[in-house]
Amino acid sequence: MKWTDLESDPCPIARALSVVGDRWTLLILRDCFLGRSRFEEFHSSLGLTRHVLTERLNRLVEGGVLERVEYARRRYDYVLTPRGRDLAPVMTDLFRWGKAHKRVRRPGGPLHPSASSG
Amino acid sequence: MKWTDLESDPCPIARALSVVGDRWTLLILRDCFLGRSRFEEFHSSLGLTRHVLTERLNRLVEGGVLERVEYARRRYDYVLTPRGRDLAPVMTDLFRWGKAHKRVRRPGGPLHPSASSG
DNA sequence: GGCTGGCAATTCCTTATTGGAACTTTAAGG
DNA sequence: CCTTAAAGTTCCAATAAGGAATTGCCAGCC
Repeated sequence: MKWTDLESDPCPIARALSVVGDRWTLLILRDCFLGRSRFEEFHSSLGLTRHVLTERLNRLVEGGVLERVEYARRRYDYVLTPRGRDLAPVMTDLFRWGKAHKRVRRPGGPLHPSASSG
Repeated sequence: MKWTDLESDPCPIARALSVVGDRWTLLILRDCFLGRSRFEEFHSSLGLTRHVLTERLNRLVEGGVLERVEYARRRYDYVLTPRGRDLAPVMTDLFRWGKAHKRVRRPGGPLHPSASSG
């Protein structure tokens, strides 16, 4: 099977991943849920290349997850559709899982008082 | 930002995606939840290349999501760890979303991500 | 009217990842 | 010895991602 055949797979999980299973895509959607909606916002927030961002946004619009709304001449907002908002549970699950299982020790906040900060 | 920097991102969603946000990874995990555990099972089920499958399985083992258990001389089972089983909600959400929003008219019953002993 | 600057891409080129098939290793069976 | 089987490895071509510069359009400025 090729990745591009997933959209017609009998398994709903495979079909879902054919839309949101690519690199960056779920991260772009996270930004959408955080209220971001513009190309330059996504670009500066995520730091992916403009090329890939363009491709992902088009894909999400084609998949009915985002809608491209012109807010001024040639200026666009990418806003979540109802279908896109239905991905909220996936976001919160990933949030919970990452918080519980992928903790990161931030510089300046040692987890243990082991005296190794200098 | 580069994709590989996500593991130390302050956002839990980004850190989660640094482990499971690659192509094929969530699909491999779906297979795990369906009870599959062997290299050849994943390979024939998903049809991804052996090269990529090897890389993804190693990544999941390193991330503490799967455990590699030798069941015979040089034969291995890849089994979900508690941390991996905690991804079940993500699976069911993706299942529901794909079922609701990405319908496809094709023969074959839907697959349920609930085959692991819970 | 021409110059500057911001937004949303697009293009060009280099590097990294994927796809596809053949090959390797270890053990069982004939 | 030959074949089968599992779990990888290796090689090479195709595809995707990274990085920077360029395009097209409009607003503001002088």
